[in-house]
Amino acid sequence: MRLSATSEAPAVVTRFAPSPTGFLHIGGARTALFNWLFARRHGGKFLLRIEDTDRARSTQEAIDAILEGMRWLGLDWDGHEYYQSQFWARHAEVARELLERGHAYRCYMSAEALKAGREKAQAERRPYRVESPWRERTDWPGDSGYVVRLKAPREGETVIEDRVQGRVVVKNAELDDMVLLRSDGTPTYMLAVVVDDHDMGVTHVIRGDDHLNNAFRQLGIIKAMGWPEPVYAHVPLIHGADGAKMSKRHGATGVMDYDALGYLPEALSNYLLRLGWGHGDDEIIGREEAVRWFDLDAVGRAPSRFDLKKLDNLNGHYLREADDGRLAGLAAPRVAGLIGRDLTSEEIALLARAMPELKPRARNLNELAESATFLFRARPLDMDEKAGQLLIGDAPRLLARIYAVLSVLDEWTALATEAAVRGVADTAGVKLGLVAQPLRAALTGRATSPGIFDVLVLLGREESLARIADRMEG
RNA sequence: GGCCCCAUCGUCUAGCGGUCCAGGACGUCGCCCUUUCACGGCGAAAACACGGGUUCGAUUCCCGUUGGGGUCACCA
Repeated sequence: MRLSATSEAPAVVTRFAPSPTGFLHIGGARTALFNWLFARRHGGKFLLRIEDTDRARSTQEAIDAILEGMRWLGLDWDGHEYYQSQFWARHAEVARELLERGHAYRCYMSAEALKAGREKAQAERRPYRVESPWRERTDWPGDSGYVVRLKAPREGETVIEDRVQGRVVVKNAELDDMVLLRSDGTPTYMLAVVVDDHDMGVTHVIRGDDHLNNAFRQLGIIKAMGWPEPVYAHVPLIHGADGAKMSKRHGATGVMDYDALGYLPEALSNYLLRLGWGHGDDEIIGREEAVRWFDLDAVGRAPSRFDLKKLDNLNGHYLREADDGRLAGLAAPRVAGLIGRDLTSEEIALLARAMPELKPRARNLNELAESATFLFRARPLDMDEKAGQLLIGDAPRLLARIYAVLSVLDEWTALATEAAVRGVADTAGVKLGLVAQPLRAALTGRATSPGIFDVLVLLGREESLARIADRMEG
């Protein structure tokens, strides 16, 4: 019982508690983000706890993947990460205390008996609740072959004032005596979360909606132990386009999948934040503003569907806003993968110089990389189909005339090359497009590219003229 | 099926009894800009699930229906 305001404990302690059975899921990333924002907003602490209670399914690779995802999103946690498995002794101790105080009991029911009861209930189409004959007994037949169950109250009701879901009430008769300690003595998740959250001083439990039902059971342990109840906030899950809980069949579900797809962490972060939360008409919300504005009360109660198109749009925005050098660094390995060799530092510098022309045209880093390959491909350039079409007919002749005027230019600038090329179009009596398109094909091997005069400058005089010569008449 | 949650344009949302014949964003469709593709600018179509109440007045409050979702382990 803490009555003084001079306590050293922060007023807000949140945590993210993933189980390491896979990568960082997009939904998990959002709850992590909300926890992080809430803690930062209130000057509190954000803790990370790996729920590796299920040792068979927990792997180091998964732990690393989750940490990687957190770092990628810029969600730093306070202190070291906690591992639930390290606290088994403490969990067992709490179970023992509950046992001693009569809030829990040893249940010797066999797995078969449990199963039979469940099946019987199923057949009779009535709800199943464990009715252990051991609930009120203390004549324990032995020191093995039992589980420890919470002796949950049967009367009355349990109320949660959820910061997102509002007041939720469940009749205690609906809750059953959950297992606290398995027959091998290991703690169950239900026990472990509650004990760890308490021991870590967690004040606000912000997590997925799918845990709302668990909260009532967990409250049973908290009350039995006489611990302070945390503030709960159960945020709705993220759904796929079909309205069902987001899963593999909806496409990419891992945070790092989005990295691979060419999304920027700040774009994904902004998108996730706006999914189920809003601040007026604001759409583009950076970290700083997010910390300033985030509020649990504004989190919606309805699940929201993941919309890749909107993410694309946001990503395009952040791409355009991003530093050219940073983008060149991010795009370089992707370009290398496309052209089959690494880029030199000079080429990476060229990539950075091309960025102002490249980035407004891309929605993600992969598109960006693809659009940059023309800068680095060896002559003679391979043409894609549309580019090939642009080089038939009058094109070789026009290219020869372009070559003629460009090769004598004093100054190799966008302005100068434009004047020269326009001159060719005028003399030939054709629209600029008729000249520019074959030129584009010759220079880039594609029918689309950045502005053709910028391309000329980026490529430089020598390379440009050589590429034109490759395709012109004569 | 029991229990719990939810319900505004296709999608994300604003709205917290009258300012709403409902605002923004994405997407879609036009137009403009233009050497291509983008970017950018302008504009259009597009929603309060339904039925009862409460109220002078409901998108906003209550109940029900329908529809969606979550959850029911010695998994987490």
